[in-house]
Amino acid sequence: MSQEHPLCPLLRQLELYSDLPDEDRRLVLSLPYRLRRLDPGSYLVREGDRPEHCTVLVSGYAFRQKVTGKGSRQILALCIPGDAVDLQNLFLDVSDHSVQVMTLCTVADVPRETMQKLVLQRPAIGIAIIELTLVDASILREWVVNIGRRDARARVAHILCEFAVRLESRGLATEHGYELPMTQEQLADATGLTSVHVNRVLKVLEAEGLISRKRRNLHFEHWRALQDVGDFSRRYLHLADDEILAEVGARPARAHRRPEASPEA
Amino acid sequence: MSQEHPLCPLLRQLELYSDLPDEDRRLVLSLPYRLRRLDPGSYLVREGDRPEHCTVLVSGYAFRQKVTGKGSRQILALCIPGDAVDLQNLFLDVSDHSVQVMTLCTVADVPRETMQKLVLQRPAIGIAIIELTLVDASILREWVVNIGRRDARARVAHILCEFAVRLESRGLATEHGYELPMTQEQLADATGLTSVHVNRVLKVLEAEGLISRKRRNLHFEHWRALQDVGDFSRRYLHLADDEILAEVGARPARAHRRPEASPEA
DNA sequence: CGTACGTTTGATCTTTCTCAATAATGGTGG
DNA sequence: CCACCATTATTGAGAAAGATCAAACGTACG
Repeated sequence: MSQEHPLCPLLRQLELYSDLPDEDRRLVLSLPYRLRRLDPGSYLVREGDRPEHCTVLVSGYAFRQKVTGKGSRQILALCIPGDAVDLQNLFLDVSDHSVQVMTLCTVADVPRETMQKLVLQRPAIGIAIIELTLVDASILREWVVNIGRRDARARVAHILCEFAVRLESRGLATEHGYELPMTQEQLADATGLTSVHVNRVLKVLEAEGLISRKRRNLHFEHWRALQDVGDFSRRYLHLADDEILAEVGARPARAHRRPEASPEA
Repeated sequence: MSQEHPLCPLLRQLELYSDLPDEDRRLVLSLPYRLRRLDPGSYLVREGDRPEHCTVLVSGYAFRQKVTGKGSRQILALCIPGDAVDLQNLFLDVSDHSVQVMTLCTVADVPRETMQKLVLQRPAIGIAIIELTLVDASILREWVVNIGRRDARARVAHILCEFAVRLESRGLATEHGYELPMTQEQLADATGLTSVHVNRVLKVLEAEGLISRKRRNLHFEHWRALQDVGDFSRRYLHLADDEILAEVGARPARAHRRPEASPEA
């Protein structure tokens, strides 16, 4: 398999909800970029930064986080390979949160200005970005619900389900299981719990026969039951129903339609 | 005082971060719309709906919410007069949450398709929408932190501060106080607490001399101290530093320092 | 082979929830 | 204007989920 263009994941993301005109597609792939390697634990963006580029996570895992005045950390989102991590900072000047990488990562930096100009010239790309941003917001809303109104067992089950489905949609997992890319402490910071309690909940889920694990490797024994426990429905992820493992250009018909593109280009 | 054009709030929102070309401005104000009145408790959008219009909250208060499988409600955001409530649904087909109005409201419905077409033709409007959406997401992130990592007293203090600042930015409150548009139960559903506990926390804040209240009317006795208790910083709201009561187009330059040299290759 | 990090476990403590009852408050019809 | 009703706010007592503290155990890796 030949090496994929590093901006392919970005294009794929942008086309998740509706195809772009060929010209836009070409322009995205010809964006200037610079590849960078990041060691685990290093920061991609820090709260308060004024980022100069829009970065795409080509490989590896990262998460968004914020730290309270008292020093506790809250994880806000998981970034998985293919995510455009920095759309947040493309149009807002100063970053309101940090992004830290969990594993060795490769990222592609696209100059912010170039990207902004592209959006200003190609409205379809702007719309694609709006869609991605709206989905991010939808996930955040579900996290608020998860942390605000579910007990620990449900919270953990829910987040495990979410990762499963999101990873699966990129071909990085199946409903049978996956390699959890985070520690129990990170899981705790993502669910508003302590690592001790997360550990206990995981054992409960295991004892109930819902999951099994060796090390970080998760196996779902009863996928359906786990979803029930976690009160999980994939609707909020706004994925097409059978987008799982779909190839670019081989996406199923979506109920979504954009108003007929005006006869431009 | 002459009656303002109902879509003025929308235009004001869109121009919060950068001015629009005159032509775009004209197009926004000439969008077709229909005014509607909503009684307290009625829904503007319901989870699962496929909304046909993009609606602007002209007057009154509303909130976004989701209900878990077990029936508890989580409030996700407060909508205040002038908010474009439905950008979320402009480009995603099915709504992932509900919007319920708290008070008697007037809303302006703009047909979804018309709005979509406008965005496709006027990229600057698309960018303005991206900016608004990003700010919403930033607020959601702060809510995740608030609910996930702060104790009850801080949570309540924080949300009181947030409302104060947001209302103030629309001229609906001062730092001295405001009329809280929600019940203690709604406050609880917004903070991931119970109404009983919210009540207790409010009394504590009152006993500490931070706030005073008669009925729903809040008065801040020590605004600075309340912010400290709530670990509140307005940065995440992405408001210009003194945008308070500022006129459109009279925004100051924002100053922000960048932490030391970034770890660039 | 030892150090660092992550996981597991136990014991105890706190915050917050639950349940339940009472008191204000606002609105309504008579 | 008053009696009545439905909300909303307030208060108390007890229960429970989850936090905290502390220690032991694995495992990876230099």
